Amino acid sequence: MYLKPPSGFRDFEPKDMILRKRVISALENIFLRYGYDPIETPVLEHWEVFEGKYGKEAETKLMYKFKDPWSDKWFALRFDLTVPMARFFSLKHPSLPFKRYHIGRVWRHERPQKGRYREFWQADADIVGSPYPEADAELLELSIDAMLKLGFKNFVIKLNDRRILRGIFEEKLALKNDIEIYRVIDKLDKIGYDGVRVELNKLGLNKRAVDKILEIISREYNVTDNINELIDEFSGNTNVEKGVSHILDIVNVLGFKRKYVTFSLNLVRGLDYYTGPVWEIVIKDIGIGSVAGGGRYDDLIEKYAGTSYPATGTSFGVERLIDAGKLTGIFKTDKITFTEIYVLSMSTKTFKISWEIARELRAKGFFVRVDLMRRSERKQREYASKKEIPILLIIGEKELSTNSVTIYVRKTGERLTIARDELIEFLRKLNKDLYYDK
RNA sequence: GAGGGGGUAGCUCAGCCGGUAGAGCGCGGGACUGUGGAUCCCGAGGUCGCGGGUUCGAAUCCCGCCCCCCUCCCCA
Repeated sequence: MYLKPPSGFRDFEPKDMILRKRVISALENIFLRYGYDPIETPVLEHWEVFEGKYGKEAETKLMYKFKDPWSDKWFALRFDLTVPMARFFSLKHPSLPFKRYHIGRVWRHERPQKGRYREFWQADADIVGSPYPEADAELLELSIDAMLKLGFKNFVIKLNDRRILRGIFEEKLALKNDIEIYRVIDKLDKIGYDGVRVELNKLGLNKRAVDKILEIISREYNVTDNINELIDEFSGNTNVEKGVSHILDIVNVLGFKRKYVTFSLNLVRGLDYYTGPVWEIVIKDIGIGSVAGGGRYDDLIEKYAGTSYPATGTSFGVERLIDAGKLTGIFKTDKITFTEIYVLSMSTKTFKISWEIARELRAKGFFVRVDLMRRSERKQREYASKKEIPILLIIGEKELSTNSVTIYVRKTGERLTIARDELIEFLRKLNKDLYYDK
């Protein structure tokens, strides 16, 4: 029997899910604050929906693609949430700007390793309709808020615009099709300058060109002061001018939040569909990949809709955020149940009243368990302890006869008996001290 | 696609110069008869990844295969 999930796929225990739900609901809350509404799309799409959108490598090696044995048609599991959104938009044509968020699973047939899975969750926010920098800026500001809400401090948003490198390359090197080169440049942080040199040589570029590329990507520009030098150096090149001014506009909109943004000429990103600004969020000092990424893809929707719609979006990697949070110590899987209260019935005589108390508490919104296994008081106590349920309500014959309830607060060891009609109020006060994320 | 590590109870593993399986934790129950995640006792659960070979006998040796993890590649 194959009880284990396939490679790269995972089961989640309650303690894992509790943390995941916290992370996901924090992201969702931020999306809602910025006025994004949820959509959902099928996990399965016609193969033609994906074909030609991500690039050759992704489409030939990384996608779960299969022929449906009943219809003989080709289908694929979604590789990200952006392309399905583009299809959705083109089918429905909602009013502009269309702002949607989508949190869901995506599948990539990569070799699994730390922080890389074959089934993982993305949390996307996208805007269709606006070609303007303020749309990109909103996504960046939203991203900053999300990171702060999750509790991250040491993060930075790396920002670039693909048109800048394209402009520089066509100016200096007369290069046209540059996606392959972008991919190599994108690896700079990982493989270093020497590694990039080796990879560029493999692409068949001559030494002069390689040297020039290395010189360009080794430059350091700052988003707040000297990025304008690029416009001076390449004045007249519309790609460079558009790219630089777009970035300057974004940063200008961001105001004081620009402190989280840094300009990275070597940031490119792998997917084919990006056309302008691109960004990534990285967390410093933990050697993990980026936790989020995004950019503008003004040409994608036209492939479905026939007419062109500017669009931009950002995507958080849920497991990357969780892994990063665990590494930096801000996330812990220390909460193993959502249950707040265990109603312990001392004997069969008190079961009925215990059930009624549980019913009352549930009606008031508390998360309550009762004994369902006819266990002894001792075993109920052990169970509540092991599940780390913070409050025990003990109902014995004494309580039954005096119409009271004994409360045991695990955290403080406090134990007291109060009248039943004071119970709800007491628990509500306690609630503030003991819980979060309700 | 390449390299490394590993597959024995639900989990972490021990056993491995061959003699038909163990520990801790966890799980179920009991003692204990209301301030206790304690202590004690009992119990369930394993075709030792799969197949073949050597042998009187294999978790243990040999061969093949499968699966998982890590790294690279690739990609976010």
